[in-house]
Amino acid sequence: MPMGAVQRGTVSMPTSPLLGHARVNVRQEKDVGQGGRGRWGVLPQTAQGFFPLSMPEESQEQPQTPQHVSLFDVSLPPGSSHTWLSPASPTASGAVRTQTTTNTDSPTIFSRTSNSVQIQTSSPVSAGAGGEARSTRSNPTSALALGPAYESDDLTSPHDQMIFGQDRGGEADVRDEVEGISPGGRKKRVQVRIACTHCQRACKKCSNTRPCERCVKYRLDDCVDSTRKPRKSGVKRGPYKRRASKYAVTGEYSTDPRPKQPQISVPTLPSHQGHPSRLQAKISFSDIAIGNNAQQSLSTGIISTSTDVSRGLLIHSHDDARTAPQQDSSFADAQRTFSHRLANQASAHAQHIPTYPPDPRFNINTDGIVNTTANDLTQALSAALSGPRWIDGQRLDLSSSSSSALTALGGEATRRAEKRSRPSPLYPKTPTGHFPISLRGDRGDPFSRAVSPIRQLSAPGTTVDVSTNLGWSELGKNQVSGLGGGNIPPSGGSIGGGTLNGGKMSGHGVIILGAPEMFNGDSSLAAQSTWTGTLDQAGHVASPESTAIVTDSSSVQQHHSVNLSNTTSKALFFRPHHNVQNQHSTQSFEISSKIRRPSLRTLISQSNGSSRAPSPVKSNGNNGGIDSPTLFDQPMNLDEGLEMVGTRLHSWKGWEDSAVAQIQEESLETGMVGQDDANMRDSAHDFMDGLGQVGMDQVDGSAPIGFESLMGFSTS
DNA sequence: TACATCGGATTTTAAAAACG
DNA sequence: GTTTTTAAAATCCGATGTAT
Ligand SMILES: [Zn+2]
Ligand SMILES: [Zn+2]
Repeated sequence: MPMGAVQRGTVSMPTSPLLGHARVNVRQEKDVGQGGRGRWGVLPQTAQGFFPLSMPEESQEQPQTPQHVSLFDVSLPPGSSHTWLSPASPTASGAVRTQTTTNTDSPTIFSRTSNSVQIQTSSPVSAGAGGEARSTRSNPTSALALGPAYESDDLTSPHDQMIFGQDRGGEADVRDEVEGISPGGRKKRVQVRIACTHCQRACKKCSNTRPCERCVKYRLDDCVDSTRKPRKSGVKRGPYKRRASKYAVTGEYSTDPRPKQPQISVPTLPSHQGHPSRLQAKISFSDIAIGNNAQQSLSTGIISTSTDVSRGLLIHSHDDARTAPQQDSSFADAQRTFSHRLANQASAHAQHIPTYPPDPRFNINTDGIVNTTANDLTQALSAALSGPRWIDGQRLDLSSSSSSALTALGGEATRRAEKRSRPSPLYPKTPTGHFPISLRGDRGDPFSRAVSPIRQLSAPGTTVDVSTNLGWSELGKNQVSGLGGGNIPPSGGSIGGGTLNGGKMSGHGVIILGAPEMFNGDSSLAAQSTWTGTLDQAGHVASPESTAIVTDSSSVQQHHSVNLSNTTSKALFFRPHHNVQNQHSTQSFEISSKIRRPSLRTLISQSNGSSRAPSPVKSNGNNGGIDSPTLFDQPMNLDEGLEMVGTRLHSWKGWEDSAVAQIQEESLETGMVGQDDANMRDSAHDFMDGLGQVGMDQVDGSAPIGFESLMGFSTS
């Protein structure tokens, strides 16, 4: 919407093949009744549809260069002449006359005299004194009857013309080459780069002059350029149609001795832009026996050839870049004809057509190892959640419910849509059905198992406020066993019987504790309510060898903080309002008493990239470092109930059968489509909530810790 | 008939993706 | 860094309403 203008009409055109196709169908009906503003292929049905009543100056001074130059482009031999029949002017009662000269009573005409097209304009039919040139309302029916006229057998309808062009080896629609003239015989609409504010508001044609023509005409002041709203950025789009690469897969040489019919990747009928005659075909030859003449004709015709690309044959045709996968029966017929002829000219060999949509891309190093970063995964997931979906090679637009888009068409459109769902060699079926494993972090999600909920709470050197973050710490000299072992003050005995009510011990220097309740009711601990360690005036640990245990927060609150820098001990665990055993440490960890798996989605979520504790890293044990508290180095035993996942993947029925509607329904059901990310929660978020740390600042007052650092991703 | 308004077709433009 | 693909944003056609 132009800034400052009222929104109305189309906001954006869907480029989904499905939707595009649907809309064409719908409009075709409408156009019959209302007169033609259809796309190419739908013939303009009013005189104006073909012949603009006035020729805007821009069209003369800055002709539009066609964006896509067709291989079909062929110059018309000098001497040949083309004349289009002009529709009668609306006042001429439907009489049809051949226009070859300027006629003041006629609208614009196009005539071809040599290999160029001359565009002649004449005075608008009803351009009375003043007023913008606009149509007299014409009778749609008679307008339809007029339609586009082509001279004798030179051209038939645009549609046939396309087929013709192929059959004739590339003699394409010459008009297509003429700048600004569309295949339907209609002049390409020319727009100014930016309209003035007046014209913009009025939705009327502006000019490049200032004041613009319209403002001059209506004596409007302050004719100034409007401003364009900056396009929003950061919107992920998902994979693009893979473009033809020089190194594109040109088919490994087939070892299959059986002769194969060459397969043409089916060019498609343009849905809304472009033109059939822009169909292009590229063929690579090498060991294909083909006569010089044939090659010659091919290379000068519709097909560009080369002989150096590959063994085997690649027939890779594609239409205008903007067209989308669609099929039309008559067009498909033409394609079959086309491919058949090619088949007769060149014995076919192996060919390979890259699949579409493209496969995910990965960074693959020289060892063939796939490097997938968290960012890669994030992007992939983002695209999967918000980007377009591909169903059997059809790109579905999520912004408008694809399933309803299908059903809303009704009748003919639906039938066509169903027809299109036929499998094609280019567009493999999309497997459907319930995916046999969960990716949501719950039971059955194998991915989430790689990460421990234990996290490093803060980076070395940070100062932790003990007064509000009490907890346990432990000197890690010995393998902790039951929190006894002489390491635990005050008595060196066990605490809570050594098992800490579900707390766990592991590795040197790491203390993992369970719920705070573990000390409740433990008389021996409760008695130790005084701090026996030494803190300096600032609350820092002054006596590294001291140990202390406190069983309630009040006894510790007088000590403000523990400086974790420049110490050599192994670990510190603390948790708000829990008991603390203070220990100088360079590392600190915390763990939930309840271990839950984060979902894959959480694992790959984007971090804010700052103020994160570094990811835990497993040391080699020789440098005095501390082993990662993650479970990466632990055996990945499948949970009970997960053992069969692998088997289920292989035997998944969905690989075989397919039902587009089903997968659509399922994706809607599971909320994996179109759901606001911010509202998606999973077990990992709950887990963090349980810790009381989610969304909160770190205990040292720095920015919140991202899930990524918690989960072991370090993107720095 | 002039012109305001509207729906939406068509074009332009630039961000994202692909490529080299 | 360059090219191509996409889709947001803009232009403005042509139908329609309405005041004159
Ligand atoms: Zn203007
Ligand atoms: Zn102006």
